[in-house]
Amino acid sequence: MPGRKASEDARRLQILRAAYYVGARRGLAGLTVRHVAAKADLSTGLVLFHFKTKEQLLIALLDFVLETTTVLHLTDDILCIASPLDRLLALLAREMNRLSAEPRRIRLFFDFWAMGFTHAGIRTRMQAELDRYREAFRPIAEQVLATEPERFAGVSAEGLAGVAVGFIKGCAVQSMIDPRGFDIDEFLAAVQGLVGQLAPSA
Amino acid sequence: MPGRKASEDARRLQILRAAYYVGARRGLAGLTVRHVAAKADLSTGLVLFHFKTKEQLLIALLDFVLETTTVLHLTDDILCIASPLDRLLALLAREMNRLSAEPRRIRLFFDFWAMGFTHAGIRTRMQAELDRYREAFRPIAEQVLATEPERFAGVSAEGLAGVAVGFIKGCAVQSMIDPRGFDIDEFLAAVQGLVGQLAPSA
DNA sequence: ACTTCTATTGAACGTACGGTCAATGAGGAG
DNA sequence: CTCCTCATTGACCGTACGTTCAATAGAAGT
Repeated sequence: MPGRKASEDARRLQILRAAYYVGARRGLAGLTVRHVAAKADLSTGLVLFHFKTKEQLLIALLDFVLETTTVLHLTDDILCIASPLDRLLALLAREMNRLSAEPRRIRLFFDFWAMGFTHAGIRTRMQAELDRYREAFRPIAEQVLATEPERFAGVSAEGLAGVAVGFIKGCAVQSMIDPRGFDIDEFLAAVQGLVGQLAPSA
Repeated sequence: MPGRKASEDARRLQILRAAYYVGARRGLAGLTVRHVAAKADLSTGLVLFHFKTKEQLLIALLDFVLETTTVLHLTDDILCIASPLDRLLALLAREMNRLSAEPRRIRLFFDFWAMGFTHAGIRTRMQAELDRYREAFRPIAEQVLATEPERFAGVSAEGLAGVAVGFIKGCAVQSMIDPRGFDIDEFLAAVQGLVGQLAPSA
């Protein structure tokens, strides 16, 4: 029945949550205005009243996913690790565990990422997000470089941070397609073996 | 005009090539039977005459992409590298360069991979392909483990191979969304710094 | 109480899709 | 030459989609 109202923000959030549910369940290919409206118990017209276009709904959903994804945060238990290299490893471990714990969100993330190949607006936002994520790794990367400059000759902090992000994304790629066959602990043990315990603290 | 005929294999290949073109250009979301038919200069009915269903066309296209993707091949210039660890690094370097050289194919690969989240048949095929790729890395991984067993305690050859594959995929993820900001050489230099020149040959 | 405003509805429109099928004509077999 | 096979066509069907819009009813102001 028309006339029932709700605050703009509340409605948008309600719709975005429904869109998130539909997108996580059926993928972006199965995300239609009708499905979102049905999941939110609203009419199809209302969805397009608040988000003028499906494209704008998609972009709003992407922003919603990126905003509500826990940003890389340096907790005390990681900051108190003496060796920068071990600190980087601990950070890698926590991020991998975090990603594996939210498979639906990561699935949506990669779905958007694939859509970014075609859709310029989405691609730009994904680029910005990956840049942001890489920048969050930079402080620790700089500390690693400062500790062992001769070992990383010619490597910038951005480059090292990029490698760390690449590790994590690669881990996500594999855990997403084969969740059961992917053992985080063994993955980390192999990484640790590759990196080696060269920390000067030893 | 009806009646014009061609061999079954030739037509299928012609259609698959058109499908590859359309998929690489517009993404799987924009790959329609009509577009494929138009690109192949055929009627829409003929496409569905040779591939009974769009789904079967998609699966055939996936197999086509996977088959025509150069399988990991161990060339002499890599096999003659003395240190197994350096050999693994060289292999990583070559694979990253290869992937960066074929962005359209990798884009399609990841598009299929994202579709695998929803589509069981595609997911199974992608899993098999990733397994195959990982297995190709196993011989070198075993050599690395045999050379420095104490360094990789608790790590299996599969696990180490998985890290290598994950690394490459992560590299692809980043280079795909930001081709210009991704410097392979610096990436590899950082990896080499992390891995270190611990080879016993030194 | 009355008007104004606007969030909300559901039907409707045009489009594009996957899939079907009767008609057709080239090519090989007899 | 004739006939039969079947690859090929293009119109056609039903469906689902994104989007539009006149109608409606609750909230708010006077």
